[in-house]
Amino acid sequence: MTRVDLAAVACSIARTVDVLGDAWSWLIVRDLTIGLGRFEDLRKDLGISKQILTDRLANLQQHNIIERTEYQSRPPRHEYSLTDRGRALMPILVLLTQWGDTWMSPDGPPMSFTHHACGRPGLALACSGCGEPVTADDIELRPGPGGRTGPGTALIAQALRGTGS
Amino acid sequence: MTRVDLAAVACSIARTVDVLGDAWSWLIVRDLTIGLGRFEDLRKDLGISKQILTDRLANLQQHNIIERTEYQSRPPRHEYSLTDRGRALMPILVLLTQWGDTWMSPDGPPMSFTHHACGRPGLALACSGCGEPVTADDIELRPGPGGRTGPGTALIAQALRGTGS
DNA sequence: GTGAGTCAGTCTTGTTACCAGACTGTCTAT
DNA sequence: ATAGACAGTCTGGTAACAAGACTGACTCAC
Repeated sequence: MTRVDLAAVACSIARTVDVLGDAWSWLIVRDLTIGLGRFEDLRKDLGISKQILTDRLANLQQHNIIERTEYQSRPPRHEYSLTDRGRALMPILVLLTQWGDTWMSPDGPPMSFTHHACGRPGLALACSGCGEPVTADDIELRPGPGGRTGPGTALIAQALRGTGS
Repeated sequence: MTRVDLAAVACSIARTVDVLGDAWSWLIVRDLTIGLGRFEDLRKDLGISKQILTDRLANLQQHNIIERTEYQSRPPRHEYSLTDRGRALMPILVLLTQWGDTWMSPDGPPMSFTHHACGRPGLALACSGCGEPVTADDIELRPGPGGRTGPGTALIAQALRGTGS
């Protein structure tokens, strides 16, 4: 996807954006989440070029984020849907949406996410340990076991140790 | 950033990925979060081309996600740092990291995020109303007040109403 | 049974963006 | 005086993007 091979970088963000580091992929995941699964529906909804749509779907499928299933055989027609791995992106989608709502949407949110069980809107990052909601200031970064110094993470390890406040 | 103008699309995800719809931008935000703020540090850490780094920094600055401050005057030297808007991306960064940890990291997480107050690792999306942790299956989508049918959202509104389970 | 339309693509042809590396200019250290 | 750090700009080749034409299998209306 990117010219530079980010999949090899010892950073989960780099690996994630190596697969999902373009705008269309996120919008495709959005549409699949909502329930649009057919090629033409995606194309019409997004206004995306067929070539690009084909490429993106192939890439997402290759990374096991979506799967293609035949829903009729003559003529062969396929539908795209999210895999478990793809559905696991939904919380990210929620936060991307909320960030856009907060900082980029003058007209109010075009779409909202709601907790199914209690029906109330508003989802946010929280600490799994104590349950408290968490904002940027509450988050501490630490180097993990898989960290390595290399391309894409040449200086990070030092910086993490240095600012390990 | 993208050829097709996603900023005009009535969808917060589209507006967000219009600004942050490429891999480098996220990695730059990552590095700024960690504390790397100088041009050369970013370039060395990421292994990114100077031209691209210049472009990305300009774009992020233009969208008020980062700011450039002079930390010495002769020779003029600047440092990049996150604005409030940029720091608000941190929860997204956390989830991107966790998704990568879970699905793309055979060697274990290279970096981890911890709740500063209680010291325990593990951050996840939770319902602000009832405090329960939330996964993809618990999330319900609803059309919001700012929704419109147009390029980038041609079919979404119908789909949202249709599957409004 | 012919023509219009749908669906899911592939192919072709510009245009644009990406990337590497060379170059510039100011300052600091030796 | 020379080397090196820093923060860029400039240049040229390659790769990705985008628009639209084309394919091909089918359905439905008439």
